Amino acid sequence: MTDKKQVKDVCTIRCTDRARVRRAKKLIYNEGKLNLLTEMFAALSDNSRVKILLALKEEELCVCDIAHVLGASISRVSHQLRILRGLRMVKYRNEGRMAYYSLFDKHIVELIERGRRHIEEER
Amino acid sequence: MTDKKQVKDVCTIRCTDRARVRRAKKLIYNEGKLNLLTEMFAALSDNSRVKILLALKEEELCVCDIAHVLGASISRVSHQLRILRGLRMVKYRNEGRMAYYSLFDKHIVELIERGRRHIEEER
DNA sequence: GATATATTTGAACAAGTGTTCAACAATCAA
DNA sequence: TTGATTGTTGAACACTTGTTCAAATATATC
Repeated sequence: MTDKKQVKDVCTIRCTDRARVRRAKKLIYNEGKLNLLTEMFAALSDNSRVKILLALKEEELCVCDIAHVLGASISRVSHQLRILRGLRMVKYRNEGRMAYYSLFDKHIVELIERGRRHIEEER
Repeated sequence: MTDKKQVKDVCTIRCTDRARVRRAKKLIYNEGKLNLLTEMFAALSDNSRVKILLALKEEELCVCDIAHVLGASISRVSHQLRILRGLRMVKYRNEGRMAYYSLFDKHIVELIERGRRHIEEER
């Protein structure tokens, strides 16, 4: 992805409405905020992860119970939990050799439900 | 020995709180709804695509203007638009050899902004 | 101590994604 | 007609992602 080619490409385009382009540019978030945002959406782009978050909506669950809910292997669930942990979407507490996971906060599930409503209204 | 490990499947897990698992299962959407939902989130998991949607928030843009806004090649933008079109997030009209794209509806940008607020509140 | 249980982790692999480049179709203009 | 412009598409490629299996860690039990 060389800058040179991109610049050359973009700059030879003539059909531009410059004022419109300027206005549109203002609507776009900066790269840092955009990265955080798309990472969050990426976490929600996998069925297993959304299932985990939904399953945790009302009460905490241990890893093996999450596996039961999803019908998935422990290892698979643990890998997904790692990602959700990294994005601070879930937290956990240890009790003996068990790990009990719960939602980091309620907002993520609200976002999921917001998305669901959008889909249901549309089709 | 080998058998035991291989059957270390969901069914051999013993730590289950069955009632909890049952309650959690009820919270999970069916696979079809889940697929639609995660496809939508997947579309929002790429910086370029989110930029395109944000850029279209207030007025339509032709492909080359979108390319200008993003600083990306026409081809790249066109490929991304194809995905957004497939998910009915954008629509377009032809005028001569130009293609003017606009949002399919306002809801998607609202969802993006909802996500942004969530991130901003958190950190 | 040894052994079973609960979870995490790393490596390997297949499948999926985004970008680039080149070719293409369609429209416009001379 | 010819040639330029706008946009779309397909193939190739590198990169990323999710899953599985095996090994490792950590705690409980005997």
